[in-house]
Amino acid sequence: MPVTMNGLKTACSQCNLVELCLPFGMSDSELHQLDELVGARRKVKRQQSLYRAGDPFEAIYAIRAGSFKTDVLLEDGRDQVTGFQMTGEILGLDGISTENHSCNAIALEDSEVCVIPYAKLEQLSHEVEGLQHQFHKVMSREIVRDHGVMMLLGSMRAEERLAAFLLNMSQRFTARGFSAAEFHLRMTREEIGSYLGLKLETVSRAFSRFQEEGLIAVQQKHIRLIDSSGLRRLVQHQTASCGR
Amino acid sequence: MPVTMNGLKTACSQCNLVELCLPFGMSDSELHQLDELVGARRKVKRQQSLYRAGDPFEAIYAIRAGSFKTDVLLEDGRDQVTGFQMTGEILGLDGISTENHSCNAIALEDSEVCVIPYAKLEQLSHEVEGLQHQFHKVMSREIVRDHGVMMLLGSMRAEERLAAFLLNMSQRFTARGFSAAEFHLRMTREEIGSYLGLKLETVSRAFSRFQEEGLIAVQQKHIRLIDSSGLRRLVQHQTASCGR
DNA sequence: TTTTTTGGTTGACGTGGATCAACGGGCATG
DNA sequence: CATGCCCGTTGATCCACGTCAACCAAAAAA
Repeated sequence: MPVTMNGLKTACSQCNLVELCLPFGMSDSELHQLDELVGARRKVKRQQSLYRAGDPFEAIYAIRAGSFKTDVLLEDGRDQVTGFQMTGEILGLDGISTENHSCNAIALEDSEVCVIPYAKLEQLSHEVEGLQHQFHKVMSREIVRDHGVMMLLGSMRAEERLAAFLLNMSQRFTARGFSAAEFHLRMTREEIGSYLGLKLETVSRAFSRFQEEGLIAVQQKHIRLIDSSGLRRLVQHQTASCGR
Repeated sequence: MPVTMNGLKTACSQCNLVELCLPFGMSDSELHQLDELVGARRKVKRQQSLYRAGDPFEAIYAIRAGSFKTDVLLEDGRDQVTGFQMTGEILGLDGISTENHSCNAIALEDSEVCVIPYAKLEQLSHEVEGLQHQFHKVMSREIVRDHGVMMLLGSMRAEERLAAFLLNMSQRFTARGFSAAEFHLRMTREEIGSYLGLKLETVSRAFSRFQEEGLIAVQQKHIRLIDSSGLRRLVQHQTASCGR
């Protein structure tokens, strides 16, 4: 597993991702107390894993650059993408419960993460007022997000799922200072399908259909949202009837 | 909202649910430090809600008796059950992220919960070594569970989902000292269906099919597992082919 | 450059589960 | 006791999405 470690210390107080990351909302003085938090940085190349299911849990990770997917797999080979993560988001929370990771985290592009040793996080939580609460918020947000995905998988139709996915991506790109209307997806149709509980052909067809209807412009992984309120309408209502 | 509050203090150290609940794995001395944790007990009658989406978040809840479901709903009326909770399990974690609850928690039978004011939990986490870690584990376990549900909803077929559901219920009843093979479901077919992303008719048919095949005996909400390894096989493999 | 591989699109067809509908048993209520 | 409602079961039909297959463009490798 050829991964690169480098000893460069990264101070949260110097990082431009604070507003998206674990230290969000903490005071300046608290922020400086976090300079001990990050153990090291680690680069992960495209397609490589940051951790795999079964690996002993030692740290959580904050994405400094790049993006990841997480997936779980059954013995029979079926797998399911459980999430896509972007800069500032936290990976590895699944490992706390059993002291072993329960999913794989794989880089969708050459990426870099901050390694936050869990022991250090627990320790600093006692010292830095606000860190504990902030960490709880991050975990809670993940739970709420998961409920949203369950809603999507359990009660939405294919096109509604894809529309919801695109709007979610758009919103997260916006939060990172990128265009809300135009972005580049780092994952394949198959990965999107796995996340949305659909086959890649269905995802492809839905993309084509959105394009025909003038909702978006698709060019491979490059997406332009033309009528995002149309997409929003599609998620919430799907015209009439048909509410399965 | 006719709910009953009573001021009866409940000490975790006196509770026979410790092994299932938040204080699991904590030392005796730590346990006694938790006697401040539970603010009050609260009774919730069948069909009543413990909290609703949008309610301000103030506390998490440990189920002392009875059982609950949580669900989220879209504006258009569609709803999705996101989980069923039994004694010792923790409710309300979704509220931390935004300071408001994001789902409804509804009692499936007359129930009682321990109210754990979140502020007190945070405060005690600083004083009681181990509480913080235990709480993190509870949240992490919820995340892992959610991933399992996503797997179920995203890549399993109707009968596999129901088999997985039954095995999960069995395992949780076992952990509570009840029979692994015979139990009473507190939720309707429709609620099971909502949780599993299926219509109630499909759930009913799957039950009938399992009965025909001699895997289980069904009598309304009363279930007896006859061939649980058969169910397990069904979850993991579904004979051959057909891996959608 | 050509070749190969990988990812995406599109069409034809099949099917699992949704939908619609009828019916029946349990359980609560008067 | 009868009445009514909720819940579960079962059948017939439909359709959204999966499956299978051919093809093409882009990217990677040679």
